[in-house]
Amino acid sequence: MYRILEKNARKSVIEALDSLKWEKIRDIKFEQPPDPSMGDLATSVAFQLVSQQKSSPVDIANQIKDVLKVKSPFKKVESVGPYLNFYLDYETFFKLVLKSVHENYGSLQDRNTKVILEHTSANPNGPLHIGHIRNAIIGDSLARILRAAGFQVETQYYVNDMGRQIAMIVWGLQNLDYHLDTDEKADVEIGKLYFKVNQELKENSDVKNQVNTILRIYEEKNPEELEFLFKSVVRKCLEGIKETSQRLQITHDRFVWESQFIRDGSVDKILENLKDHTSQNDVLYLDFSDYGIEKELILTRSDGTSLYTTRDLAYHLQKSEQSDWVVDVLGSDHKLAIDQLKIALELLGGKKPEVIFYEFITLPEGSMSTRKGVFISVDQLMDEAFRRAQSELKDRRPELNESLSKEIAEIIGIGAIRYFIARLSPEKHLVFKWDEALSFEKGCASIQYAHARACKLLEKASATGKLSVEIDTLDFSELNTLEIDLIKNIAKFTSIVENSARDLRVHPIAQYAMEMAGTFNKFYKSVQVIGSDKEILRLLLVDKSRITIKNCLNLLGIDAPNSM
RNA sequence: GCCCUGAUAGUGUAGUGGAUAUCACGUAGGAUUGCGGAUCCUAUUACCCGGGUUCAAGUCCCGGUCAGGGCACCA
Repeated sequence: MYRILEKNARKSVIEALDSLKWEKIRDIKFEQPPDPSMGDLATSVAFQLVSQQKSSPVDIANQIKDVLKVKSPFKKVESVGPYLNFYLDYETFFKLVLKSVHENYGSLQDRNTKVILEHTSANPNGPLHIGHIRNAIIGDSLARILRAAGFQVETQYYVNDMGRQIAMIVWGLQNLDYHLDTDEKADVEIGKLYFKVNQELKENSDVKNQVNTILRIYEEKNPEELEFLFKSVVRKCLEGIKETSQRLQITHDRFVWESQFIRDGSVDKILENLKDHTSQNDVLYLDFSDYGIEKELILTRSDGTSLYTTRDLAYHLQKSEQSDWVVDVLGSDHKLAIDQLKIALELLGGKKPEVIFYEFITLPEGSMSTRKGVFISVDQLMDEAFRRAQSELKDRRPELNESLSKEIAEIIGIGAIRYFIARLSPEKHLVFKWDEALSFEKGCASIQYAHARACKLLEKASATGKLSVEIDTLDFSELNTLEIDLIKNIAKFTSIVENSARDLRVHPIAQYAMEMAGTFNKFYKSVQVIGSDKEILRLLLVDKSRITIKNCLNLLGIDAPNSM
């Protein structure tokens, strides 16, 4: 709604400038006035005209104000110093807003644009740990936001099934006396085995050669039994990862295995197509010194096998061909590699990906490592979140039955985790602390609580029948500031969605959800709904708030319980 | 050494070059016979340092400081 307001106001300003016969300004800026008494939308366009008009911004603002004609739902414009402040006609505006909020409020028009969004893509050499969830949560939330914003999104998990790590696990299965415990999750067991192989590798340098041999045979000859071993390790591990992801409400539309790009010849084709640019000594490589990157990109090892980046290049080319827009979520440690990949992709005529980088989550004692067996798994984190939510719930709602209590505790626990990650801008380094990550007492739970409150209130008022009124028949003339704040906040949602999608940013959604809950709670606290003479109108506000909070949380993959 | 990020109240954090810098936690007080107190109100405290660009800098540029990451025939 605010996007529309801005467009509306911009048009008025342009017409005013035309009538003054002044030159056009290419980018008229709008902002929120600091105080509602200063209007609902403001522009500082007068500043931008200073050099052109050679006059003071205050005079300019006044001159514009004199000729500017506002359009509905605005009712007037004032000049305050150098600013032009637009005032809404609340009655018109509020009716407009409330009419626009339906059950899937926040979903924008289809853009007929296909996006392939790659996220998570953790190596299948162990369970997901809390370093991975930043990728998964940002990626999954982004997918939801982009879908809401009208994009057709396909999420992909790139499966690294032929890297050295997997070869090491295969070596372990062949050479170590280690039996995977079938009672335990397979990803956990594979993680343990991977750790053991790394220990072995430290003690015995010959292991490295043996792993190399496995890798070479797998890539070149691909004998059946070896392929089976590789694939079953990866498949098993992936099953565990999927199980974990699903509990976090994270799904992927497609799993793309990197080995496919070796087997179908696309890596060879790429090497052929890059022939004019590559150099060869021991290895085949691309020299990027002309592009300002000192580090060359190595495409094949001296034994002729491919590297991760080579296969990734083929993968990106495929994504580029199958979509209009390629988006990757990657840890900032991939920055150099992606710069190189982008250049190579350009040489091959593919689209460059848009990359969301995030900084690492570390433990207070240092960084996590599957190799060293130092990590907190996502399963552990979710179990702990559940446990804490459940004990909180026992105190607050002792009357709840076991199964409902479990269901709600799960929703609160998962919400706490997802919110904790989603609320942060990705370029911030994060040191993981249990109490901060799971502080649902005052975090996401307060948003969920606002939603539950709204649901309860509507239920108590047996509102369903009362909400089918014609909005135009309601009296909006004497609203208090809490009601006004609430409607204005609801109105912001669509522009928040649109901007978040455009900027590929998740945290504004999280921030908005908190604001929306806060505004609703203030309203709830001091405005009586049931039994008041404006009951219908207020029930309507409660219902629209409920929808907005719910849909907003859903964009973050967080459920909004009706009761908690 | 070179490259990339980050630095905002006690803590964590938001902030498209624009008016009085956001939100949460913490701390100290306070509120409510109402629709659920996982609530609300009040107080508290901040833009790392030094230059520059601009009518206007937390935001842009240059130089420092501190922190994280990268600079593999790893992924």
